[in-house]
Amino acid sequence: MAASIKEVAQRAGVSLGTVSNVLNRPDIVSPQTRKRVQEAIEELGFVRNDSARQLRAGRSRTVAIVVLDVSNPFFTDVVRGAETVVEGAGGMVVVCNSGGDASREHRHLDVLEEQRVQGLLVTPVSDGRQPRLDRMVKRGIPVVLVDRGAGLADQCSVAVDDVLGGRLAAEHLAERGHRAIAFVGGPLTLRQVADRRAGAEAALAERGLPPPLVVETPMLSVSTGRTAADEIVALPATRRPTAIFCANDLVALGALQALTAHGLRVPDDIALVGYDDIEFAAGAAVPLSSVRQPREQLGRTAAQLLLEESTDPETHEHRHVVFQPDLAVRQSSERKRR
Amino acid sequence: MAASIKEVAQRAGVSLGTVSNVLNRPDIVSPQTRKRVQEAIEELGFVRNDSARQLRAGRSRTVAIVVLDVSNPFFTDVVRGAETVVEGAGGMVVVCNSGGDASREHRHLDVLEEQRVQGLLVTPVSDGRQPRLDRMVKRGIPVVLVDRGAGLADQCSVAVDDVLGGRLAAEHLAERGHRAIAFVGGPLTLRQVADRRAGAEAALAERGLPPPLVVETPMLSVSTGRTAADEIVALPATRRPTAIFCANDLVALGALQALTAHGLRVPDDIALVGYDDIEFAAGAAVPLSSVRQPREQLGRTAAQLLLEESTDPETHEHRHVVFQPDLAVRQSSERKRR
DNA sequence: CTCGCTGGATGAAACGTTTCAGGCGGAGGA
DNA sequence: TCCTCCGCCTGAAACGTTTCATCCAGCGAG
Repeated sequence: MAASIKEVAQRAGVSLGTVSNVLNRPDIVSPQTRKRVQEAIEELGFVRNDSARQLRAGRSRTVAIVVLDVSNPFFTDVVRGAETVVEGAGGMVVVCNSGGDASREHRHLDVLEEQRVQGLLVTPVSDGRQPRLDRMVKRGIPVVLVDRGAGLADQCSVAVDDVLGGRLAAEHLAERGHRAIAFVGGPLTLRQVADRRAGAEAALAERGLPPPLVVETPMLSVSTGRTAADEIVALPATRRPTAIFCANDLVALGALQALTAHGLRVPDDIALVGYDDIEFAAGAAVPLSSVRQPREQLGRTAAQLLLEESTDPETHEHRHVVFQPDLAVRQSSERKRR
Repeated sequence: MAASIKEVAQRAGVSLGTVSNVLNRPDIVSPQTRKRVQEAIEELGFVRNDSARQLRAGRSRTVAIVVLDVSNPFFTDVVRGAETVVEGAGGMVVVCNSGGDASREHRHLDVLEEQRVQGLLVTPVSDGRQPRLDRMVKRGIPVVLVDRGAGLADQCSVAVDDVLGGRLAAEHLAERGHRAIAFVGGPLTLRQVADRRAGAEAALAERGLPPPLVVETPMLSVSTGRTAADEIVALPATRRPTAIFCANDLVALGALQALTAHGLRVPDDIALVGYDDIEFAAGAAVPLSSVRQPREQLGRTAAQLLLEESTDPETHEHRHVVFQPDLAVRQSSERKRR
């Protein structure tokens, strides 16, 4: 069924080693032999067996990326960026989805370790030191953390400065004249959420403005955003903020919907800023201002660091790359002329 | 570095075969031996080498799914469904993204074939017979087509009845009293688009209503939807439809945005129905009526067919499963009481 | 004419598993 | 007492590559 190198060799009337040479170093084989072998390969429909190759090589050419949520546009873009780089270098990316579940993540890592992947891009479910990952690092499998705890000495990481992102959003709203601002998102223990909030609070404090009203959500989704906005609408007019900064665009879209449903106009009654700048942000009924992250570049850089460490583990020095977000200003935060 | 079975055997003072037995058939090993071996495994941090295992077995436990677009919520849900089933059976899913590009698809298939994957779930870039896939089928690698050309004798397929979906949408709008209906989507050559349009036309014809005004878009995205709606708005009032059926929710969301921007109210001035029922449909500023497809189940069923064929190729009979869509009616098509 | 080289091909070892035919010692039956 | 069977373990073969030491024929230089 699946022809092997041996059969190809037989058919071409050469030795097994020669076929291997045609496959891997065609230049050291004489043209006529090469041609005969290639014909044999063609006729038999020979396809290299990657398991055998890897077994011999001790290592695969596959890079794995383990993401928290495949259906989050943020991660799909990171994946795309990583793919660009890895495929450019002749490798392949496999995408694994932990779905935020530690045990699924664990099982994925087990399998990937058995497969002796070339390296690992991962946004771990939980922050902090990961004995599981440490073990892989010790084994010599390069690991790059994506959008997670920087500063670890023995692995690279890439991230976006979420404190700055929060700051940008809050500064923008303050400049537009808003004084009562709400922050919506959660859980507040998530590093991303905490950082964005901290950035916003710092920016407001510097301007002598009161700290934001914080409405915590159990997760970052459209429906939790809707609920949170309902709460805000229910506040007495004196305490109601004139602007909302959401930790994520999904939350912001939910909020937008709830506000509209209550007859409030965005941005006239309440301004709105989201985070991530997903495709649907610009396409929302009221185009959403949003903090933009270089998602694809995050993936590209992570993959580059990985390949670098992988090809040259001796001289490689671990790095922690931090990108800067910027703000896409759209209608949802542009107060109409009065 | 990477301990092998041999070293484990040495340390535990048993033979190599015994270690293998502990790994694969622990019940036939005496408890005390088993314990000794397991301790050795622990101490050495031994991890099975999957390449060697596969090489021996001739086949991997990995199922690949090749999708047209990882960032389309439709496909991420299909992937999730497939994962459920495959992981339940102890396998693993790798996701490959062709991005609609035939050459990338080709390269992915090459690599997957070299890796001797257990099977393949694929939505090929182009419809019709695929010599590339035929070759894999001949090799004994089961292939299940997802949402593509059914009726092929030598492979299974799963799909959703798009003609019915189009029919549901059109019937719903007709029942709500709409007589002038537009169909927006494209390219019209895409099977899905063509089928949805055909279903809608049939339903209208049966009711003696005029065929829909067809506005073709170059692709299915938010921005093309916006452009198409602009065109419709520009029509003279006499020719302007009172309802739009969009081939896809992205298009519908774009249309919704453009209509709102022109001061038209949805659904009062123009009703809107989308397709796919992605998460953002229910969360849109005007919650979008949409034809719902059982996306996760599509993935689950595809994976089941694959595993079935894989475990029992002799008695397996190829099947073509077609699911029925249904309509989620929301505000965008509910004419307000008059 | 012989020696040393060189381009090109060969054959065997090694990678880490799984599997399978055997081997061995002890217990039970004749 | 001897034979058989059984439970447990062993050792070697096989999977399909890659790699490396070796070999061979031809050829130019001395």
